[in-house]
Amino acid sequence: MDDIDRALVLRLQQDAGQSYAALGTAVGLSAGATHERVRKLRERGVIRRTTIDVDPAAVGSGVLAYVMVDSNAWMGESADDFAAIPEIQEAHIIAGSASVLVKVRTASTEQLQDVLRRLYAIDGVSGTHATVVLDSFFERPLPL
Amino acid sequence: MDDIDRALVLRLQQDAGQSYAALGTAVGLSAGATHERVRKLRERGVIRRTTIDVDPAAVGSGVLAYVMVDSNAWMGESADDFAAIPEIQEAHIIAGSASVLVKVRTASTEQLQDVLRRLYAIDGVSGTHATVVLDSFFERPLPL
DNA sequence: CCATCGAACCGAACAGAATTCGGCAAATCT
DNA sequence: AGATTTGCCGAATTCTGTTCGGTTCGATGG
Repeated sequence: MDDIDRALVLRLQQDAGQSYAALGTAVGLSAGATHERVRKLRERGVIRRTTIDVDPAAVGSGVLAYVMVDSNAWMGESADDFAAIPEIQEAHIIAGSASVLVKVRTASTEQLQDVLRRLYAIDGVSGTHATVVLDSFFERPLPL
Repeated sequence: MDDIDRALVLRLQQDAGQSYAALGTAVGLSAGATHERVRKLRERGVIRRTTIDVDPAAVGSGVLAYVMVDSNAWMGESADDFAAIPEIQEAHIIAGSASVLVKVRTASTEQLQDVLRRLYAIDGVSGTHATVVLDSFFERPLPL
């Protein structure tokens, strides 16, 4: 993981569709060497996969909310219960008064309410506190 | 935006590196037609870009935290101030007692503290409340 | 100190994919 | 109904991914 690797990751985050030749020129390598570097970055798990960045509003997920989930039991084994709710994009165990923090995207506030209902149905969940996002400043890739 | 488009977006989220031929076979189209569909999805902004999914821990961002930012002024024009802090991955205006919610990734809790310091330096910021993530259940693509 | 080994690179060759295009059929508009 | 647009197929063309032999360079150890 040297400077060249970091430069490659950075550039691939910005555009994973460019050719290895272009990528190589940008970092000062041949296409072949670039290909080999990227292959190893995948192998090591630094690069998990190549994907697309989708506009949430365009696919019916215009409402974004974060929900603090309170519980009266250990939630460490409940990952599957949260994963079973497709509108949940992220779920994390947190330190603090609440136990779990989830990121939810829905088409409407009515659907958000329905997600809250399904959250309450999870074993151990004793309460929720939803924070609706009014406007997103930005969502961007990791720093390097 | 019909069922085929949705299927394409779904599959591209899972693997943006596959060939148009494979993608086409999966949805019942030729490579050429698939290419054209995807081109239009980009054109319409449904697909914003193709990128890579990077392991945060592998690039020195093993600590994840969400920070509620309180303010004593309208924060609607402060996007650039937040964007100037590279460790901030997301920033949103929210409804509720706090004004802004930011997602922060750092290499250590010391660096997290430093980010909080820089947040306080932003004009109008009157307080912060950080929630450290102990363990992430999952972070996944949008539902369709 | 020098021989050996391995890692990383280059440049070229080959295989495979992206991209373009003519022709056709179905849907849409007039 | 006629005209127009849209979306598709399949093949041709061009560009890219991927592989490979040969070379350099630094580390290893005899």
